[in-house]
Amino acid sequence: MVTKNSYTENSKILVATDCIVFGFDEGILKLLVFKRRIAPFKGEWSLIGSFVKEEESVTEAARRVMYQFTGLENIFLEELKVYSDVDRDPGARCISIAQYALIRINDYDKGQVEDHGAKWFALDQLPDLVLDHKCMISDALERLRETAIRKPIGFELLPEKFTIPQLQILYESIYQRKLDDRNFRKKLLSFDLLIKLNEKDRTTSKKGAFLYRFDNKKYKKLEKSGFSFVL
Amino acid sequence: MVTKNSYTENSKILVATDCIVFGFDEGILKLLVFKRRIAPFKGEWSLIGSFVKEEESVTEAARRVMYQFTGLENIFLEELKVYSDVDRDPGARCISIAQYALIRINDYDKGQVEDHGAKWFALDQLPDLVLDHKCMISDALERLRETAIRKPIGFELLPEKFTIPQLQILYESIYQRKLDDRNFRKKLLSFDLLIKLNEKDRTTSKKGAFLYRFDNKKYKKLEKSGFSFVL
DNA sequence: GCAAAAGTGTTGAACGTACACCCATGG
DNA sequence: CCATGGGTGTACGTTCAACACTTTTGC
Repeated sequence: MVTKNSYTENSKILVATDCIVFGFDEGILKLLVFKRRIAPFKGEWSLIGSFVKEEESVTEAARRVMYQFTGLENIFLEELKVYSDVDRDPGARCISIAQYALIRINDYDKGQVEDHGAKWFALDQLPDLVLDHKCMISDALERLRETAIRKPIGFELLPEKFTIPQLQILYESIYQRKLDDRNFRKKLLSFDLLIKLNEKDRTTSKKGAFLYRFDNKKYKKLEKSGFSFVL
Repeated sequence: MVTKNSYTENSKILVATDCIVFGFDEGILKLLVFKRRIAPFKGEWSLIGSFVKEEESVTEAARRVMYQFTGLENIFLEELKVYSDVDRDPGARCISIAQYALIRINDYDKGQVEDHGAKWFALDQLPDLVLDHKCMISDALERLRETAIRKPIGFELLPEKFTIPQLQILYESIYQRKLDDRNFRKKLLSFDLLIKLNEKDRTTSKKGAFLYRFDNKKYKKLEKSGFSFVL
């Protein structure tokens, strides 16, 4: 804030936010995209997003967008990166602050999402996307991979109650490689952050797998005292 | 980019960038700040920064600012975070994209910096700063700590030729704790990324310490094949 | 009774951590 | 000759990675 000698209208710029929304459904990591409603590129696939309004912060704008499309509040949402190349958008000079979100897909939300013209795509089946959105997605995926080993964010993509094999499949689809089931379970349980329930999920096997909940309160306490979750 | 039905002038916003500039001088980690030249808060201490112009990206704006104040180009500069609270700046609605920079302080640059009204402060002797700049600094320091264990960015703060004890003192001042010199040296040399020179630095001891250079080319190659530098 | 997924332990290798002494030299 | 910082090695504990079999139950 130095070179200009006063606040000036001259340098006002359009500011948008775009959300890279990850969901995990039927053992597959998916992304939410929709058909763009404004020119240029009207009708093409785009990330969900909005211009940032005068009276809201960037985070508020992103949460507003997420609410409009999914009906969800209090979701995991984190800033990814600013995209500000001068000619990234042929429609106008516009910078975009990309944010990535992790949500729990369930059937109710799925309906609502599709009512809003949005659609879930598996990562390897994404259509072409407008502007630099493909680039945002690959940056977001990289960030997700970096973060998911160091912070317990995987749980944001699963239902409150989940089984250990489910969680393992999620991590396998984030990192695109098989993990050893004994080592995965051992490491995970060693944190002592999962609460084992007296319920089993029998949708994927006859034996059934025990359901667990993530003990977020305990994690927050441990985190403050320097503990780090590393899978 | 969904809820507006056209690109509109209404949501244009002032966009600034502020730079958190770290330097390492006389064994002390320092930050570059300057006296703000515009109202409100004219004359108070501030990070260096500028509004982002219509015809430049945010990164270009930050590099322009860095060049103006230090005369340096090709420095380490990375996006930190967007600060966009609606009332973060009483002068106007303005979002700021904070970036942190690591530079090699040398005596020539020191002069130039001070000619521009900027000043280096040790981290624990920072004056009060305008707006949310204190907050940017503490976020930047946290980021520096996270990054310096996983990426070889410490070298950005040292001269091309440096000794291992110098590097250790740098890491000790970033993390604010003593490190074991044998373990530090062993780990560091195990990467085989330092080139030992046939020169010694005798400014800090009679015996003298060998100078090294960081082999950045080799690092870039290793990085591509999945190697990770973890101190 | 069998197919299909859930759950369980051990061992060797690699790595991290703690720790104490000799070396080279300028004054 | 001595004070000062530079440089070196070992032993122990922890963690990681690789690996195969038993359990449960719906069909």
